[in-house]
Amino acid sequence: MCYAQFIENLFYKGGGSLEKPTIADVAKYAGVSITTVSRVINNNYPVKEETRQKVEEAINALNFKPNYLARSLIGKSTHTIGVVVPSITNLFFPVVVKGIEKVCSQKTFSLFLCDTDGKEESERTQIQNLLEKQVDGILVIDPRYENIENGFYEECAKKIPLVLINGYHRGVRCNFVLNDQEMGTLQAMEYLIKLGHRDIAFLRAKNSYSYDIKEQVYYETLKKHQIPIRKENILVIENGNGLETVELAIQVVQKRLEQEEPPTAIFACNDWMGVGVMQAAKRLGISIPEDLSVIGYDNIVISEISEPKLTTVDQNMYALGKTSARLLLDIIKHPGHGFQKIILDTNLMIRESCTSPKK
Amino acid sequence: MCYAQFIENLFYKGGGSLEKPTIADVAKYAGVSITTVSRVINNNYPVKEETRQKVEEAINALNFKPNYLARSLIGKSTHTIGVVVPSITNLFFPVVVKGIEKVCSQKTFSLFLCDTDGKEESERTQIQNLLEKQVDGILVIDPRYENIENGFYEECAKKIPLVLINGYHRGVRCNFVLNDQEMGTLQAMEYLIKLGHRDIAFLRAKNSYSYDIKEQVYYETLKKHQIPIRKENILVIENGNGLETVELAIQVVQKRLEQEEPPTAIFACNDWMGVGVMQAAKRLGISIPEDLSVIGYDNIVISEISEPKLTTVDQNMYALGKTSARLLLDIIKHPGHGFQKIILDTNLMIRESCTSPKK
DNA sequence: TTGAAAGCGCTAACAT
DNA sequence: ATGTTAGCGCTTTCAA
Repeated sequence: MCYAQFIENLFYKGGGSLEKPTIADVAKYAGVSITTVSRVINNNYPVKEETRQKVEEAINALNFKPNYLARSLIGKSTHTIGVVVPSITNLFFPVVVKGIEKVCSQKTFSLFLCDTDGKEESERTQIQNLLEKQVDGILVIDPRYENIENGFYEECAKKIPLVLINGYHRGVRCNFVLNDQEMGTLQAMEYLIKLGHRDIAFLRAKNSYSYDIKEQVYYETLKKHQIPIRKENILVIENGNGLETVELAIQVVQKRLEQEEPPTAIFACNDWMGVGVMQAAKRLGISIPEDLSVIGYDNIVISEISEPKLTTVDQNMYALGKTSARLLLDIIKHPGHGFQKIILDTNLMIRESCTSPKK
Repeated sequence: MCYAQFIENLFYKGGGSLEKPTIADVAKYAGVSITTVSRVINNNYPVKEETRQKVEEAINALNFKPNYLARSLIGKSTHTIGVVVPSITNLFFPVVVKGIEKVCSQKTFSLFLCDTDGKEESERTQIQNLLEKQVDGILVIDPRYENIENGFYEECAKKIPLVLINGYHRGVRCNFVLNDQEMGTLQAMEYLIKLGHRDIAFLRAKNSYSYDIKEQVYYETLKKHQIPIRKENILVIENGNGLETVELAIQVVQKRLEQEEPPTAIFACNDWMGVGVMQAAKRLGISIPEDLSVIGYDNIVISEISEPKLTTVDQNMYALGKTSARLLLDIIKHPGHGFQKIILDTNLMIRESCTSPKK
């Protein structure tokens, strides 16, 4: 059949080739004009039934597929969006991307994937590339704070539909979709306090707006419950994302647990750190949750397979992706409605790593 | 602000415009012909230094960016490839994708990401889409066996540079990049045997070519060492990939371990299952590796954060991605060199979950 | 209901 | 060294 088709092609192209057939080939084969072929493809103008048949036959015979490039060039749209992530291997982002993909493929949009390795400059050049490739819109997951603050994204947003996911700076005129980190942290803290904990450590990494927010809420919640804040309960590690995080967390937590008056619970700013806490405890023969409660954040897959299973805050990454994609496609379709900031709920995932402290 | 932009548009149209500038605008601004502008952009023909300056000024002044669509339409290439994955959330694939991304971005190729949810038909339609979008080549990670066997990919390979990653069928004319699963399994089995194990269970899921291969090697290795095969040591679960796998593995392994003469070691066909084995052991108070050795396969991130750390077979996903991408780009650049089958080495990652059996 | 022709933004012969 | 012109494959007026 492919051979037959090959021959057919040879025959037709009068000299022949395996080249992709164009709309002109179809027109010739069907004995109609190019315009008519276009009409049956797009089904946007009346065409006599008989003609349509002929054209459709030709299309099948030649196995014609319209060239998107040419279509797009005329100006409507490329039906393509760009998705920029700091690192696709991050365990966190693939779920968001999947949500985006789901919505896009439903609406027959394609998706350019760009990985920046978390570099501020790479983020900018990737966006430039996307612009040149004429994408209809751009989604940025965890944009670098600097690029939001320095006006880069505000500038972008003027040129092209743009949605920033999980990054924010007050006053920047841009579309945002965010998780409610204040709420998530509050849920976690209130839960621990309700269990009876009054000595809760806070484990974070350096330099992240996200951890700053959480630390803020940590203080506020303690204050609200008139629980004194102890400086030695603020545990800080260098790097918050990746394998080394676990090891770093183990070190710092182990040290803290060996001091006098160790905390009865630890709030970890993400699940990697949460796992680190568990392993530190294990090494010291401290059992979780009996002797120490741990709560994580993010609900990435590792929290579900740890032993015991880690209680954590779910950010519903999948919904985050879907919501953002929907917003973007909506903006593409109906431009110029001003900017939106959508804040998504978080959910406390109560599993096995927390309980009331021993008296 | 959107209003402001609206106004700005109104104002500008007909004198200048906020519309993207085209090469013609640049030419007019610089007082040269379109061709000359094209020449300085592409830097492929001699242009007087003075003229070049003028043009570059114009380009900057107008903030001109060439339109890739138009460029591509002329026929060279879109500088874009398609990457098809069963599921980007799979923990396995993001690393491969990252490797691909790395190579592509280095060569200024963009990458369309397509997620098929592992569906045979979706795989085909996604590929159709990619073809219509005029990608220069396609990479498929873990292609469905059916689509390889039924000739679909062989057909594709005639139309476009195509590389299949981690899927194979003898006799199919196509490019393949594979991990050496026979070798990996062999390494794992020999390791266990060398440690002194003679009662090794094999844990797999149903319906996968990959598990079939491994089972085959399992038998052969035992036979080679004259170790009798025990039927009750073949453990099969329903689903091999995802969270539920851990639970399923726990069930079946727990059951086996409670029988008489339990194995002293278990070969798990992937790391999810490996984790399941560990947790089953934990529930039964069997300690790893003292009472039971476990070996996994894949070396996904969870194997590194389990307690104890899981010994496993590394498939070097990242290299897999990079190699495949390089091969594809190479084929795109120099077409028609026949097909290749590249087989990558595996590495035994000896960590903490295996030791010699107690006498 | 159909076709001719202009043009999307760019490149590449072919002149000059 | 630079400009003129003819397309790339398609959509879309405008005419018939």
